[in-house]
Amino acid sequence: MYYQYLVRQRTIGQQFVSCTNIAEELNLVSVQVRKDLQSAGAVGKPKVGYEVKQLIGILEETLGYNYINEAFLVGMGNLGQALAAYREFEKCGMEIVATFDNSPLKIGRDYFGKRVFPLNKFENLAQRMNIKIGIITTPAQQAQEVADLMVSSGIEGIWNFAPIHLNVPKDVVVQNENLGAALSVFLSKARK
Amino acid sequence: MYYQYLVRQRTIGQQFVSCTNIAEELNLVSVQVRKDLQSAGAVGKPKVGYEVKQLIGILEETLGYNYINEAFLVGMGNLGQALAAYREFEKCGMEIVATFDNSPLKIGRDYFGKRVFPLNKFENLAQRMNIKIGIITTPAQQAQEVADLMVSSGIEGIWNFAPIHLNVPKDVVVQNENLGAALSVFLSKARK
DNA sequence: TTTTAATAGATATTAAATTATCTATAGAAA
DNA sequence: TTTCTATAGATAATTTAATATCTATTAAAA
Repeated sequence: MYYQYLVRQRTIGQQFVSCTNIAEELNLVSVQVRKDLQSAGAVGKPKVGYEVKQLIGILEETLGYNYINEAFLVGMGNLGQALAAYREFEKCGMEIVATFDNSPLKIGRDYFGKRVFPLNKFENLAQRMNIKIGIITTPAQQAQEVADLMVSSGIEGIWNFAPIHLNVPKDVVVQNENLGAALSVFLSKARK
Repeated sequence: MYYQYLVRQRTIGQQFVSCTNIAEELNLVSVQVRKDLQSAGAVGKPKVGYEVKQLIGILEETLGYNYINEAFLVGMGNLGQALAAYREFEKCGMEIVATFDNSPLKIGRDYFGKRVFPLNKFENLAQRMNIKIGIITTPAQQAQEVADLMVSSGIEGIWNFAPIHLNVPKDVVVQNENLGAALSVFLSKARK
């Protein structure tokens, strides 16, 4: 959030921002902003604030935007295609370099410049290309199976969009992006 | 998460579950599970646990799955199309009943049974159909403008997928689903 | 029938996150 | 130059969330 805001400020030629500015724009309180920026190692000047360009650099470093991780995506349904097309990820330190699906209609095709391979090529390619990040956008049913394949292929981090909890060894990081759960949270707020 | 797990348990014919079961499956601790279920009003029996079907009912009630909210979606790019196609939402209390875009290539077409209207039809349709939920899947640039349109059309809750903070009146609920930010969080965990 | 074990529910403790307050500093105004 | 003000940085207080512990209850085993 901070990063996106700062980039917009840079675009409009702003040189400095204060915590107060940021807090007002993002509906936060200034101490919260200061603490968050502090934790990234940002240093500001009293009466002036933080230098926008410098702060952006610090956040890019902290968030790891300077180093691009290559990722494999499995499940080229609508969501998989949307993620494959989403260019924003490359600014955030990740590039989807290949995608996988079992549908003969999709295998061999290119979506947004990304080739679709059959799932049985996953392990070999992942190991040869030293891929450590996997994205799962399959239906819930296939997700655990795909996760197992990813683990045995040397994947160390799984970004899971399937609405199911994955069981993986504890040294593999899983982050669930559960759209149904997110919707539930949203609706329960919106209905109040 | 609990709901999805319980539905799977029901599918395989499980009648009761204990906090310990759930915690083990979802990598939580049992007290956490008990507290969460308690907050939804669940009541269990010592030595037995919670009755699966009853617990599902309680969660459906708490999460509002029994009442379907109609929603309008703006921005029929890849992500918009993916959300429009995602049937899971209907189980979670929301149905996308119309979509909007300004591209002449998309207007009038049907995507997954959902008609695409030009944006200038939004206000009229929203008011006539009494729509209270809006989903934004436009690029960041257009998002604030769309949010303003939604607010003036009577929308009370905005589910925002554009990577930008929206300014809206304080009685309008906004939930941001920021994929870039989510990716940043994931990568910083996965890289450790 | 009595004992044991698993479990929910209640309470207490701890840890984490947030918010408030205080202090120092830099720049602008008097 | 001196005073004032906005601000970062530091510390303290508060609130919230998570975890641990204790108690009561139920079903099964002895």
